[in-house]
Amino acid sequence: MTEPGSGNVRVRFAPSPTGYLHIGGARTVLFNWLLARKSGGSFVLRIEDTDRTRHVDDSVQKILADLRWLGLTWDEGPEAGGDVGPYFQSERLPIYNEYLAKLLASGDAYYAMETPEELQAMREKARTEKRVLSYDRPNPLPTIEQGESARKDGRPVVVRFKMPGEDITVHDDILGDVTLASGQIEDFVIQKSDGFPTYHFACVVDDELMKITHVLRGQEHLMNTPKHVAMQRALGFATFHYAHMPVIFNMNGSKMSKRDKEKALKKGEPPPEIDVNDFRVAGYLPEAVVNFIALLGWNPGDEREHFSLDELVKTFTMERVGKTNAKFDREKLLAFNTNWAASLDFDRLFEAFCDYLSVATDIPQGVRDADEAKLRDALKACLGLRIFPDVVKKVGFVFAPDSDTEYDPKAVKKVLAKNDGAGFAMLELVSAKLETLADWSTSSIEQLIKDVCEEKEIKMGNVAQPLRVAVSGSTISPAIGETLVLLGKDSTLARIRKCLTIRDTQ
RNA sequence: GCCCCCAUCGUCUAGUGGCCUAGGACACUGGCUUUUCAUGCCAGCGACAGGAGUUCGAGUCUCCUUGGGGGUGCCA
Repeated sequence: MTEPGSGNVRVRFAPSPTGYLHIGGARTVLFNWLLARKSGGSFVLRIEDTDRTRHVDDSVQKILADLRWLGLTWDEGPEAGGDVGPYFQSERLPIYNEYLAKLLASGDAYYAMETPEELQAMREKARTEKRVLSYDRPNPLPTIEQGESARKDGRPVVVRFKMPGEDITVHDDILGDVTLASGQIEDFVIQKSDGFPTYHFACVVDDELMKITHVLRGQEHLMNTPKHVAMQRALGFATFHYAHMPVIFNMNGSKMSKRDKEKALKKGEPPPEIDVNDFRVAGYLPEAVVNFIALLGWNPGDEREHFSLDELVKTFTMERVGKTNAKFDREKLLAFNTNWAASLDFDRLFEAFCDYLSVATDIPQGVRDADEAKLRDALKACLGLRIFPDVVKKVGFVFAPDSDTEYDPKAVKKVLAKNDGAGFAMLELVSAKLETLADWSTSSIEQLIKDVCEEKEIKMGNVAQPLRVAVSGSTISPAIGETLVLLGKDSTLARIRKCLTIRDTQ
């Protein structure tokens, strides 16, 4: 495959607007994007909206948002413009018709008038007869006049490409040469009865007109390539570089599909993340997602695993893209996320956290409304986090009204009520001292606790844990000094008082 | 069914005929650190799908078998 220095590399990602960007699609974009950035070429985004029945409103905006979240910018396409637009296939119908007329005129394509029912019957017949091709090319072929008049009469008319009767060998930059014997591909539809081109046709015309030099796509397209090459030859187009990447599966070997979410929901399980947006909403860092999917099918050849987008641009080469299908290991992604959360500079981490708060659906109002400075401190207190929901779990109580504190019975029993209420007694003792503490800072609070420990000859946990349960209701919170500072003196004392009132109910 | 692609630890992978006693990462197990939850640190477990060749020598090359995946749409 062409590498840096060769110049003029143009790649494209061509999603159809049927929903959010799938995580597998994200990897396809990433590799295309890397190829473009690496070679100083251009990355083109083209919207393949030729199927009006599957079109989902808003999905273009969603896909653009997903790409932006990942940091994968496009040079040409929606909102960016470019010299070879329009970049929506639905706006290119006259262009397709022009090339369609050429194919019709040269006899490389012909009108066909079978109904869907007839085609279905042909397929079944071919199956019972164990024939490879189900579509029988009509003999003689309908003339252009017949096709056009049938269309005028309102009958369903499509245009089919006449597959040449010769073997087609495609060079794939990942897989090597792939040869498909003649007679393995039937005459396929290139224009639907609604006048829209099919994917195969639009894609071939657009890639040529948009001067694409490298097509890097999923392996599910491998068998389409000979069709595309046949059309390129008929149209006098050049054939460029093709590369087909391995597919990404679930850990159990099934396809990662939107259906997985519905299935899990039905079983009462949390839905797995499938689309890029799912990972965003679930509180993953885009850095971690990018890093992880980059390593699904590519590796640097040494033992490095931690890569930012910039580092990937420097390191990525097509030679190191593998051929084997990969399973999506969510545990490993979580580990990557943990690493990234630890290595990102704090401003960036906070920015990502705010993004999470703005898109996640189950953020408590108190956290949503929290002021920035306090939120920053709260996040800082949670370093070591694996994923953003951990933060809300750990410090969410700080942002709730004092009166909302709910005490986990288990925590109360274990930490406060046990040993004749030793924890409650400790609370009384410590709250009195805290009340007189002038400097409400992490260091002085911790010093105060240490002093108590020394005085009473007890361990930190004997003091910190009762305090933790008293102010949070549970045994989970940041370090106790940071927790109390986040809360402030008034809330701390109020919550301890409230906690002491439950002693009598024990 | 037919066509095409693929094949190293549970998972992602390194390995391009001798550097392989098969390396790393995640997970797992055990230990350490620790005021909770996390984090962090150390150690251990763990793979060349099977069979024929080629070669002085094969995880690496060839063939077969098996297994997995993709395609076989007026979806992309």
